[in-house]
Amino acid sequence: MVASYKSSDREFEAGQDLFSLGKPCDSIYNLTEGWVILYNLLEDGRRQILHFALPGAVLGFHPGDSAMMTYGAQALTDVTVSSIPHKALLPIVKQQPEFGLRLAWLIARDCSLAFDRLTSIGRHSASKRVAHLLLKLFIRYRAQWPGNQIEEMHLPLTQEDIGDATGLTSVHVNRVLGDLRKDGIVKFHYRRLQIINPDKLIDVARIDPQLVLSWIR
Amino acid sequence: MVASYKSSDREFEAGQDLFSLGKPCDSIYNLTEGWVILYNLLEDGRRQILHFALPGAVLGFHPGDSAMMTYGAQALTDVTVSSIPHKALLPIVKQQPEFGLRLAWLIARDCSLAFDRLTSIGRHSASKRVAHLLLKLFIRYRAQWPGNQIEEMHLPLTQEDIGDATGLTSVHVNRVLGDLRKDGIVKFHYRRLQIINPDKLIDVARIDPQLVLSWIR
DNA sequence: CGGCTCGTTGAGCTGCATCAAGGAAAGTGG
DNA sequence: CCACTTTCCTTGATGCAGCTCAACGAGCCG
Repeated sequence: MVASYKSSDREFEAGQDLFSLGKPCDSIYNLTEGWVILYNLLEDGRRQILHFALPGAVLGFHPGDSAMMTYGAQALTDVTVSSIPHKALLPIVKQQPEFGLRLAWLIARDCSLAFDRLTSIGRHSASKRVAHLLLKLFIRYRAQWPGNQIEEMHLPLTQEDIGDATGLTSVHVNRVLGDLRKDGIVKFHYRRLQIINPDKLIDVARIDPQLVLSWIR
Repeated sequence: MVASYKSSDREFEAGQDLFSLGKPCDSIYNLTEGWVILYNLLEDGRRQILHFALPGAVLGFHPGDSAMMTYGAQALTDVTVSSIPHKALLPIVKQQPEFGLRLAWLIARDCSLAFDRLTSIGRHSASKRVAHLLLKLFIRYRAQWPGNQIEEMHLPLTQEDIGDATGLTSVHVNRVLGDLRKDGIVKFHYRRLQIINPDKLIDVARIDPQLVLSWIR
């Protein structure tokens, strides 16, 4: 990605934190392999998952002038990243100005995904939230293998993770998944996601089918 | 901001859209005066407010490769912006590489604020959500006049706006605001916000007081 | 004055949380 | 290979925070 700069590769095991809430982080990471979640913890131990990062994502860019991260990042699967120290960013953009724009673009995309989730959590019912999440993850995952027409995937999440992402309890997620299964829309069992009826899923998720098409191709 | 490039100024009246959901937007805007909300509309007419933009914010940077905006932007007050066509961005960063980084930084900040709101909406009770919103807006507003120790401000929102931002109904927002008033924490009446007891507000909003201090100075 | 928009308050209902208990996979150590 | 543990899933009963529906009040504007 950045020819002129030697970015150093690094690996994390599933469950490890790439960086933690309230701690400094001196590099940005470009995720090359695996799944990472960004999350927030409350004092009472509950959690809100903020974002699912897939290969190609940029992580750890400082959101403020303080070097402290306001959220944590945890590897969902084994993960490989290439890291660039923050100090190297300015030299890099001076040599490769497009890099800065590309960075801004990547972050804007994450921001837009966050906005989507805000709408989902703020205004939709439990089943719509879950359907929306599954559909989006499925589409983003599939986008990595263009042309591949799978409707089954390995989704490295527990029902608790889904709850933490949608603002629900794992108990209620379980019931919603049960309904989706009964209605022949989606099966999710032990980290295996099958889309039985994509059209119905799009309908339940309350997403404009036109929009979905535009994502797919 | 960008000396080499003639950015053109533009004004919008309160209530006008700077850009709309599902339509193209060929420029980015740097907000110089006024309040702007970013929002999403559902088919049934309900709304989710995604972000409150204050002077200094950058708006309209494309979140995807399509030139369509996935959310709308509406002026809450009369607004002035300086606009830069998207086509001019590449030439600008070539001449001023730091510009790209600064852009990324601004967008990352908005993203971080969106993450905050996600946590608030996903995991907190109604009173915490409202308190959190008011506190954040107050702090961000006051940050524009450093050193100023006001605890009263003009907040150009209706209770419906607050509901749309927190994922609540305006009816329930009204009750929550009533409670906050009764408890001597905050008064919000006809677009005038008074913070009566900042410490209690921070407590109700479930925000780490340390963190608040770090925002203030 | 009459027609807005916005705020206020009450009554009743419901979607999701909470609490609780048990089942089924998968991992671990002998 | 089998006990044992841990993690995750499943299901039921009960309660409540916030929604819905409804009506009215209060400022504001033409």
